[in-house]
Amino acid sequence: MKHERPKISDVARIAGVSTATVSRAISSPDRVSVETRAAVQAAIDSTGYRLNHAARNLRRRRTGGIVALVPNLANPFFSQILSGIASVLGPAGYNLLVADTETAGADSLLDYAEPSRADGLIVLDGRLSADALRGRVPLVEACEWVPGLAAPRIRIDNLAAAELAIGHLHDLGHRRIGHVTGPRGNVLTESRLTGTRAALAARHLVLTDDAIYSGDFSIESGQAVADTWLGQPATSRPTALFFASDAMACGFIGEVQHRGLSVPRDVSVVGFDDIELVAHISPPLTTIRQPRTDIGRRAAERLLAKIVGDPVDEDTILPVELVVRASTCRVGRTG
Amino acid sequence: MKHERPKISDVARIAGVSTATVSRAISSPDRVSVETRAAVQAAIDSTGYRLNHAARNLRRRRTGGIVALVPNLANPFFSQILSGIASVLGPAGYNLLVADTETAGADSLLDYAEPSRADGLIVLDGRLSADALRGRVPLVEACEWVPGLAAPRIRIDNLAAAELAIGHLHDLGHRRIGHVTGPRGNVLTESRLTGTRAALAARHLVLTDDAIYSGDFSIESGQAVADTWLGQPATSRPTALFFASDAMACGFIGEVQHRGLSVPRDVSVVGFDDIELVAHISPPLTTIRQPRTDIGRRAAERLLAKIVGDPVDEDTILPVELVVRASTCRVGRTG
DNA sequence: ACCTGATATGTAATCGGTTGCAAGATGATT
DNA sequence: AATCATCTTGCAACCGATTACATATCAGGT
Repeated sequence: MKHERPKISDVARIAGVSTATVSRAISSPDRVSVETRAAVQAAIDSTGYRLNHAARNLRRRRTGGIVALVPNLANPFFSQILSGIASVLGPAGYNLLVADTETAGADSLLDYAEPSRADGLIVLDGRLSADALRGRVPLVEACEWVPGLAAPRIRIDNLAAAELAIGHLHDLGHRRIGHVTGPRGNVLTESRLTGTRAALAARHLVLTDDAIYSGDFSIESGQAVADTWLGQPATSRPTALFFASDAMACGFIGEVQHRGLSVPRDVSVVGFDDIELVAHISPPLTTIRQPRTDIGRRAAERLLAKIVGDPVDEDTILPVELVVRASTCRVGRTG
Repeated sequence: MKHERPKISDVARIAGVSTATVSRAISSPDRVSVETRAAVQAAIDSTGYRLNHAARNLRRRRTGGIVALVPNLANPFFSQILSGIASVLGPAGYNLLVADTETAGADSLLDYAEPSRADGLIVLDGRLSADALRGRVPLVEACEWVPGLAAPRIRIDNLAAAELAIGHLHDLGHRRIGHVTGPRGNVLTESRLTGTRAALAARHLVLTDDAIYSGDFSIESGQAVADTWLGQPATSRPTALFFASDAMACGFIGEVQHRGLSVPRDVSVVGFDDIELVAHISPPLTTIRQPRTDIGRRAAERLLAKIVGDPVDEDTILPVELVVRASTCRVGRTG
């Protein structure tokens, strides 16, 4: 028993054909006669041959890999999108490479956007530089996007989402409605803030500065917002808050409950994302549902289409949905 | 402006040296004179040359990639481990490839455990077949493990964890203590169940069948357990439950609260994992903390060491910690 | 002046497949 | 019987780097 990996020439010798034929038997079986195909297959089985991807990729001038650039791998929001991406890429014969833009340096990101490393790129982080990405490999953006980069985008309608949330709160009689933002500069933060403002304006309400709370999507920042909100006079502070992420809404709810107030009696809360857990906390969170797996799936499909050169829509906006649970109620209702 | 990617020979020609020298200037700069190095660098800059990884990998007989086999990418528990893995692999010059063992077929998993695809493997799923993985590429296991596979493992002490949880509940006066398991057959399920049994036995208690609830780590299964538990007579059912995952504990708590009972007044709950959110729900969950990022980091370091041939410990057990929050209290306490 | 060892560079084989081109075989068409 | 299209297969160049080996240069020692 020898320990060398069998190569295509070993298979060829044993099957009594040329390496070209073995290669064809593997990658385009119909170009080879049935008998030869069987002989090659037998030789492959008997040698335990497995082809060398580096060699194939070199010759084919492709890599078989797609890179996903994720802002923060530890965030469950992204893991579900990755799951959608993986479910498409795997069956299509591509590997999914993930890179965390937090831990990777700027230059190593350049390395990823490189034809010899990956055949395509899925960008999930809007903070990256458009110049660094432009004109390198086929790419699509999902969820977030880089302003000024012309690439197909898979995203949700953040303005419509804000309209749903604010409409819901307004319908419940709330008139003092606040908004808790994500980190400044983030494209999602801006569009959700803009949407909130517009939805309020459509109802002849204004979003005053003291009703805008700045967070960063994290649980802790939601907790901090609770502190700010609790410090405002009960007679003038918002009776309802629309959060730009579920995580912040959770942090907020946890903290106000800890301080002895009740949600939704004392304040109504609408989140954003519908991450899995929030349906099961007390009170179950009213929130905007994003089709996360679907976003990932679509992004991957779009990218594959772009790689083979099919024409692709430049922008896809997936629908969001308001999921009404128990963290919102009519204003002033007792109990 | 030509559109062909410059190759190493282009750089060599412009720098007035041979390709061998360019190659050396790139990968072992100290073997090249200062002047030549500068000339090569200038040529690289002027051409915008980037090396072709497929070619390098082919020649070096390596791939520069490490595959992580994850049971379920959408699960936040794993995303944090991946984050730890990525933080080590990136700086070490390796790509992280992730494969979801749910979506990938069994044969495509074989493809991943392949020297031409990856230089190493991190297995996070204990359900895989030992035979399929044995003797292919260097691998380590993290969290879960495949029985019968001789590979370095990074894991936590599940028995000690159960001892901590049960000890805590016992100290609070609980005597009827139940356990909610993960899916049958999972190695973590078994060791946590065994640990629970042992910890109870050490306190002269037995774990009866009706105090063992079978779940599958998911939120929904925790919800289902609530149903079962609520159906048992209040005088004989457990007054405290130790869950094999936080997700199940959350599902359980949500459901019993929904049915009008209170945690911890009516039942004390201990979770497992300490996922980020559970510190912020009501009541904040008492749970076993697993050092997730650290597990990922260690697994990656161990694998890299194994790849370069350093001797590695076969087994690493990381400490767990009981985090006492508000979901547990003395038995029978009112309020 | 000659030898030795270190340093710097070039030559060419090599990694393991893929594929354009050509040739031989087979069957159908006129 | 000659011609042509189709199907199968082999030959050999090629993908773009790395590296063993050979060669050239130069400093220092005797």
